[in-house]
Amino acid sequence: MPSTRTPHKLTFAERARRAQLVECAADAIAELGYANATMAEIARRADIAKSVISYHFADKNALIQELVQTAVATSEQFLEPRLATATGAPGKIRAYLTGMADFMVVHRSLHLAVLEVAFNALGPDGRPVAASMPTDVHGQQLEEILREGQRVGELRDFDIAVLAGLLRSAVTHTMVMAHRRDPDLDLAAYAAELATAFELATRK
Amino acid sequence: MPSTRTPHKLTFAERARRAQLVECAADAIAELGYANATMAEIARRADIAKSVISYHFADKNALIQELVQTAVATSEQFLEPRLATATGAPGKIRAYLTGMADFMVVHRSLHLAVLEVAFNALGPDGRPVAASMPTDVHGQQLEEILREGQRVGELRDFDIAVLAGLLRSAVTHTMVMAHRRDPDLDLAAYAAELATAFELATRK
Amino acid sequence: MPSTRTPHKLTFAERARRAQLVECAADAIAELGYANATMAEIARRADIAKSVISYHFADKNALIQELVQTAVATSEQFLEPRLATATGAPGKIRAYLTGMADFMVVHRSLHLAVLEVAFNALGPDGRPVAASMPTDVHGQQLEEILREGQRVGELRDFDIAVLAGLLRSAVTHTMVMAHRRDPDLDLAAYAAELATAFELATRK
Amino acid sequence: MPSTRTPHKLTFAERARRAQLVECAADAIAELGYANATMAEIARRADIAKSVISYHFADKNALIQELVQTAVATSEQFLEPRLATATGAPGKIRAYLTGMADFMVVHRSLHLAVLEVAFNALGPDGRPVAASMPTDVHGQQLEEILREGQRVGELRDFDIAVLAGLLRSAVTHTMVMAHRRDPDLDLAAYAAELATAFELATRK
DNA sequence: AATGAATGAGATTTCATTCAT
DNA sequence: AATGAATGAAATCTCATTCAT
Repeated sequence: MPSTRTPHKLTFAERARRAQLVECAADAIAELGYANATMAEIARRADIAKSVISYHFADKNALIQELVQTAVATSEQFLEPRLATATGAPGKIRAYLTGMADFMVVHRSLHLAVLEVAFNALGPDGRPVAASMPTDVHGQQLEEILREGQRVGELRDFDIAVLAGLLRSAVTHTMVMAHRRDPDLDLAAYAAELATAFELATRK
Repeated sequence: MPSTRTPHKLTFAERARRAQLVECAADAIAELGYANATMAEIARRADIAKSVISYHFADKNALIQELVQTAVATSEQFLEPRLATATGAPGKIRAYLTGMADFMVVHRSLHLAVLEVAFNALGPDGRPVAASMPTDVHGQQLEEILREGQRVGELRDFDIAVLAGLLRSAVTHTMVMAHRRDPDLDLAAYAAELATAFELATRK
Repeated sequence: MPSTRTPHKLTFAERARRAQLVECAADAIAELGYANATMAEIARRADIAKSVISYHFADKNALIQELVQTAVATSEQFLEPRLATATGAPGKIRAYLTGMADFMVVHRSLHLAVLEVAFNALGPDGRPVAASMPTDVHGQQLEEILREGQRVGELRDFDIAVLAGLLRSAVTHTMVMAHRRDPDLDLAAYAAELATAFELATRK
Repeated sequence: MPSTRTPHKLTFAERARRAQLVECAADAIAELGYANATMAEIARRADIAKSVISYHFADKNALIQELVQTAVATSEQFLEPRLATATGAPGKIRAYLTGMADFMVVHRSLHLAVLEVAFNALGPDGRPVAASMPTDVHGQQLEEILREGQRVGELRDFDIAVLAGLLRSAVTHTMVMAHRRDPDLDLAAYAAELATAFELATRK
């Protein structure tokens, strides 16, 4: 019995269903916006009854939560090797930007959906979840990169919080918006251009 | 009948009422998030009956639209003298960033509300309004500034769309998020730091 | 705006509507049982849209609560003069039984509904409300009567809690069940027979 | 296929399963109230899948019906020797009250559950089952005892239906409610006090 | 110009029941 | 004999909108 209080180990079929539902939810949210991504719509896309979602997830919040967790885990797995390979702060910054550009192409709905969720979903208090969300997911990692760059003298002496924020925005906002306006946009070139700008803005 | 198809000249009292409603809507949205900013809540803040809103605006969309227009007009009036005074592309970029930082302090709810609207409101087709919105409000103006800067040789040869997009994000996302996380943040200093970064990123 | 957090003074029309809804709820519950007395059914009986109930009552619980309060207040007003008139403990016991028999005839649905509610409605914890309810509404009053009767030597020395409980049961259970089985039952005679039994059971 | 129209002889294992399910149902109902005693909850207590219940019982009603029949049969077996032993109408009345007090302790859930069922369960017509139920289970037996008592001159000339009803209520309502309010209550003493009251109320 | 009352569409969630394995 | 997954009906509640006054 899924969705009970005391969770059990998920079976293979269960994991598959949950993954499918998360994917349909992401598609629906990315395509129609959070407000229009009703359970009915998600169920329609999965070609199942509404109540199947309730069977697998305690409620809508739980589904959204899993969606966000999936996105976080996926993007981390996606970035990790690229950041590990890159050398030097400028290299890592460039890897972050181009890596996330790739991610946005490969996992388009997931990325857009998380963005929508961050702005629209309501927390337990009924207030929007917004800033407290994994928009900031790479925040600490980014700050660490910048700090190390300053320490070893690769980067000039700027306010780390500000530039880290701008880097995050470049991904979750600048690129997203540009991609939304023009889905055929060459994101790789876009990311490269951004990388150059950041290199100039941060180098010693 | 103010809310009919063929608009008439608005009386003074009507304009006052509409302005009040727009303000209450902005406060509600900024404070509670778009989803919680129901007509009932807006009416409660204006201390009037829900139906008064319907009397002055054809529907909720019309109210939101006016809110957005108000924000656009207000920010343009706010920026105009500052941009006119500033000389050179770097100066104008700095004026844009510091000007918008001021704007965010003076017209806090309005600015936050527009951001929420951009992500949450649904267009006439029932689809989210998002990218098609005045997030891009200063888009053309910004691009014009950058283009002129390149023409006269003040700025290096970057992709104008990319940098203009990053500039907009710096305002509508980076600063907003930082301000949300910490309302006591020194926005002027934040904007100055951003301006320096952009100066380095765009200078020849 | 009814059903808001900060309640206002109820207008005449509002009170009338609420009273009508309480009455329809009582009828529905008495006739169909608590489980079948859905908001849709209550609205149907009042010949209004379901949402009108939500307009006047915050939620179903609030409606039920008002129903119970109405029943308590009504039965108290109904009994008060009869108990005041009756002299001596035996007289007051008889007045209680015959009075409540009358009440059951005059306010049939209300009385049955409260009984159903006591057994079926769920408290805030989701547990049934049962014993904690105004089934016991006259409990203290009854015990007071019995105590006084023992003090002045009219009644023998029994356990007050037990006999008071039996008296309450005689009304909320014995008579109710008999009346349910046979709506044409002569309740006055039934109550008189019960009164005699209690007189014999309690006299010195 | 146990739950088909044409019942077959139940195997030992089947009878055991059905008994277990009835017991779990009784526990759930007594503890959580009828409305909260869902099939899922009952299955959880039996540590089996929901569908097992459907396998053994045609539907929920059938399960409840068996629960009631079990209660009736159990209480009859419980009372029979005590009533047979007791001599005279007053003795049998006392035996009924004290016997049922014992029963309530030994078969607590079963007794409470039947009471809940009587008020909450819906008959085949979708109407509550209430009065038509084995609340009245000992009705005829009780009336027979009273009738015989009057015939042989042990009891005064009261309305048999009324006193039998009051006797039943004393068990299914007065004692139950008292026991609910205070589970540590000395039921034997409570029953004895009731027996005395009935002796006085019915003796010649 | 404004109000209170009413509406109806739609969203989430619960639950008994079914079916293939 | 038992299970897990899926179903569909129904219930409560919310919200933008309308209408008579």
